[in-house]
Amino acid sequence: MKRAPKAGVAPKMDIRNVASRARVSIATVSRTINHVPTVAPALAARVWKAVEELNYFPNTQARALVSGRSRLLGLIVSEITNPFFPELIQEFENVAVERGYEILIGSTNYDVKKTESCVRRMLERKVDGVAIMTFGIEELLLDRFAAGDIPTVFIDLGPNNPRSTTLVVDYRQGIYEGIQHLAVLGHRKIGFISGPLKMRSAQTRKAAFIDCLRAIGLTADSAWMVEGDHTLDGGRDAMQRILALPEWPTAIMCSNDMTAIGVQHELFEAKLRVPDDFSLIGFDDIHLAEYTIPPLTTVRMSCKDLAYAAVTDLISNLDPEGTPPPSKPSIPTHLIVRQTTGLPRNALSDLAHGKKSKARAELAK
Amino acid sequence: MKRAPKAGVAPKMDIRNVASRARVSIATVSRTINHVPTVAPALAARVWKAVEELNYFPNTQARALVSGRSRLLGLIVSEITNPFFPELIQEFENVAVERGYEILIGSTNYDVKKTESCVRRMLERKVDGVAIMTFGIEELLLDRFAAGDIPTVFIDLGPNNPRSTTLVVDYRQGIYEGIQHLAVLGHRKIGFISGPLKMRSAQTRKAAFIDCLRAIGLTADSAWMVEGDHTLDGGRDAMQRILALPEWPTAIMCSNDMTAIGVQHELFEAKLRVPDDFSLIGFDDIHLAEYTIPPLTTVRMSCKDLAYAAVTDLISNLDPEGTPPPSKPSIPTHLIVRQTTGLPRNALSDLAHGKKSKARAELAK
DNA sequence: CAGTTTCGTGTAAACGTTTTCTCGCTAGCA
DNA sequence: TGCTAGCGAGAAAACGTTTACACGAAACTG
Repeated sequence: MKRAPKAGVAPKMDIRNVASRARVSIATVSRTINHVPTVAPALAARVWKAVEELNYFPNTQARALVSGRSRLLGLIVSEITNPFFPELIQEFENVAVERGYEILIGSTNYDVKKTESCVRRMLERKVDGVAIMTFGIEELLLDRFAAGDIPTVFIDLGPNNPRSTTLVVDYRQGIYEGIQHLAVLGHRKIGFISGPLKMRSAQTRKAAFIDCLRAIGLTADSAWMVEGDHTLDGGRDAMQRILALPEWPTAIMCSNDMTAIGVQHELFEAKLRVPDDFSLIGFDDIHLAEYTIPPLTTVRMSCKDLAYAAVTDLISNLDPEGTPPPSKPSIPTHLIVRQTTGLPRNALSDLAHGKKSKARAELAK
Repeated sequence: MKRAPKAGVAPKMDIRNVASRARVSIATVSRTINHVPTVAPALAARVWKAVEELNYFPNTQARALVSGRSRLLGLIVSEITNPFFPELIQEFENVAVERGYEILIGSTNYDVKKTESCVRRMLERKVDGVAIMTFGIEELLLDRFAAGDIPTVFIDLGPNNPRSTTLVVDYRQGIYEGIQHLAVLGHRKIGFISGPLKMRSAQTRKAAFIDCLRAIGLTADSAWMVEGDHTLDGGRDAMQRILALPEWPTAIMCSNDMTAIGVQHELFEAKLRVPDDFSLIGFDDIHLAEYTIPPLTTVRMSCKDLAYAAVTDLISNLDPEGTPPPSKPSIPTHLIVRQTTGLPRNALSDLAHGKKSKARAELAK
């Protein structure tokens, strides 16, 4: 018999090579590498040795084909270029890999066609489950996954399919903290830039905003609630629209950080200052938020928590007999105060110059 | 015979169902859906009709298993949370999908262990090819892919394996434009924050910087060339180190935009102003660069071009007989001037206060 | 010590495709 | 009309696994 072939040249290593080299059957090899406990230690050792020497690794496709499980988890996000999602993806992947799964990423870009192809790919690749983190997906998708009897996790909204769970995020807490923070500073006129309202979750956040405002004794002025689209450009445009209004709010709350950064930029272009002219609060607390100029006050939603909850739910739903979704605490949110919030501009100019009239005139304009 | 079952309930549709419904053999179904031209139109029509009615789609795994081709392209990036990469991923995916491929993403996070597992996954999932866009990957990986005889595309550096091509980026052009721009403004003292120097490509960019400096008649002061790590935090830290120096440069060039944003932040914290106190140039031109405060002057490297070149190379290398890598122009780069570059701070104070002599002295040195 | 479990291993049948090979039919040519 | 090509379609063999099943040996039980 020849010496062990150099590892790495790898002329099509399959389970049979391993079996013959370890002088066992392929079934034993399979059982060994799958950690079936009934394999005799002596044989297992031989198998592992052979695996090592031939540096064999199983063919995922064959494995999936016969076992019916791909060990692949789909993750559908809105837009991969929005930094929140890469952070989420990373956390999601960490948790998934830890549990022995890999992930397949799909980005819808808010486009129906792209979304369709995304779903199709997930179905074709036979994902074992899919997390839909797109903060609003057309209903039709649910059906597709339900039809394939694939477990799903949704965020905020979701079908009442037994194979599907929905994660609930406690938007209210963070938004409430934000509004209270603004109120304490003296703000009474607070605007809101939402996500695309065709998304249910954008509506949820907006509703939470309105409720919190009310809880604190203020009412929402609908002129100051404008629709954005969760992008930099959208934030910029939304702020332009607010600046075109006859009366300005003194603070703006945004439904995500990218929007807030867009707003900051627009304010910079308009030679207005943050927080002197406008206070600003974002949402998500992406890593970048700490680095904006000035650093962004924002509501943190832990994507670590989100990812963990999503993967856990998915996997527990995989084995139909398994433990039913283990309790479901809502994902918490809370305010991170940085430097984009301050006293409202009239208060400030009052303090600085004592010239009330000028400020009033400006405001009236 | 029953009516067509409602599409969507899908009780395990396989090729046999289609075959029997179309009253042909499974071979004919296979040929039809793979567009083999020898199928008689009449039969093909029946097949398509059945496919439609049963809404059948082929099992990717079975297909891959027998054909030996997964129609999967690996894409390994440094760090998915660096916004440059999501932009690249998006473009890459667009091109890949257009050509009928899907992508599997791996993020190394500059971590050997993660990189290993990344490669392993790619190998296990039997990617048809892999693009290594990590701007510096440990050499061991090359061998792994070479061993599997998998086509690869590298950036900047690469092995001289026939199955592997390397994309060359014309860093010099953009960096030269940047330095020239600074020189015209009057800058003579230009610092550079590189990527992690253990990466070959970080070295490449640094070398390009030094060369360009020389080409313009300046020499690089090694004290002003500090090592960063392509992250926000790294940029911040690097700038801290520069600020601790006895003498400061008047302009800083960064080897990517995230670094530049970190620098901007540090300058903000130190109450220094951009571009009045420091001019700043980034690299990559991520979308965010337009939104920093002030907007970042940067060198654009089109990730669209990069993605297109990578996918094209990969696919042309897939069919061994196919056209050999079709010409290889280098990826161009060029300067985008925004608002982080201006006159150097002494020039500025000269203009403001009319102190020429001091500036001259400074310049002569 | 015979009979019955228990246990560990091997044999073989799936899994859903692609693809080679074969075969029957039609058409072309002599 | 008879023979050969050519062509389209079906039968069957892969692809590399997992897993149900069978089977022999060892370990109990009575």
